[in-house]
Amino acid sequence: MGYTIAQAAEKTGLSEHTLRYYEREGLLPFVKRTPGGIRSFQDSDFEWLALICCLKKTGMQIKEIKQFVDWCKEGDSTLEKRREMLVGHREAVVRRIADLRKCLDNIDCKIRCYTSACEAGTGAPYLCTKKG
Amino acid sequence: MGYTIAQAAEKTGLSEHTLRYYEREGLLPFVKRTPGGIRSFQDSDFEWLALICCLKKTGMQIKEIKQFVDWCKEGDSTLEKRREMLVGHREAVVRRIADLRKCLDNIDCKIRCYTSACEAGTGAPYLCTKKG
DNA sequence: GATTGACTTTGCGCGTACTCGAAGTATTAT
DNA sequence: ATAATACTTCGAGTACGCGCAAAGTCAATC
Repeated sequence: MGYTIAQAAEKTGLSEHTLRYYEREGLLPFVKRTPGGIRSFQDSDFEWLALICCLKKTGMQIKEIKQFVDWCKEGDSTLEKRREMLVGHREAVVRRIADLRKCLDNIDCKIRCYTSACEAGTGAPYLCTKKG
Repeated sequence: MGYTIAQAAEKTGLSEHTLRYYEREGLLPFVKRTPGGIRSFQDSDFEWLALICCLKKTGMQIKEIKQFVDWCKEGDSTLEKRREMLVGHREAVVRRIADLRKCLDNIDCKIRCYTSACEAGTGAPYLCTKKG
């Protein structure tokens, strides 16, 4: 027995629409069907979905994920390529996190400015964009 | 003298398209024009742009940023609201960074699997989605 | 004063990645 | 058997832009 699309949506947090969309785009070539044509997600499929979600959430495009999936289907000859793609993506995620951290510092500084301004009851919006 | 849109694009790293789009959406109500109708960005404008970029890069939607800008135009009576918005957004950014970190751990684990698989010359794609 | 050429303006359309809804049919559980 | 769920297909909408074209602006030559 497998999971229906509704159960898979529940389990992954994705919508049924999105799951069908991902399948249509070639990201889920492994999902089995019942003789009647109904999708039957297996336990092992959720590991794949977890990776796909992980790549997606960290900003990888559908096209790139599809490339990765296509390479997987090709077999061991593409192991190196796949590894390189993951390493490259890892760097991108690290840069993104660093960027977010920097932005967070700016936001924190702005919040301090607003805290002072709120106490004073007035404050120039141009104030304090960089230094705390 | 101010900066043309091309110079502003250069200085901010945004495209001219994006700058015009932001203005159209009400994010840049302060940008002056020459008598001929050409945009003239002032030095002070770039501080605003820096904040807008910061909010945008951390995932705030155009609509929300517009709300913030509209509140700024209303004056000191909206100081509290603006501060609350920034604080709320700050939490969201913190959550996002934590989420990215978790994804990064998964990717790192996957890379380790691929490194082993590459050495062995073979590897199951289902392998190791969570534990290292 | 007119022309040249670089730059800007507006506006429409395209693209990605969903997201939603409805129609009309098939499948499945009770 | 009937109700609930799933299927595909279609179309439309949203967010955040990019690309291009036609027209307008501006400063400097000729």
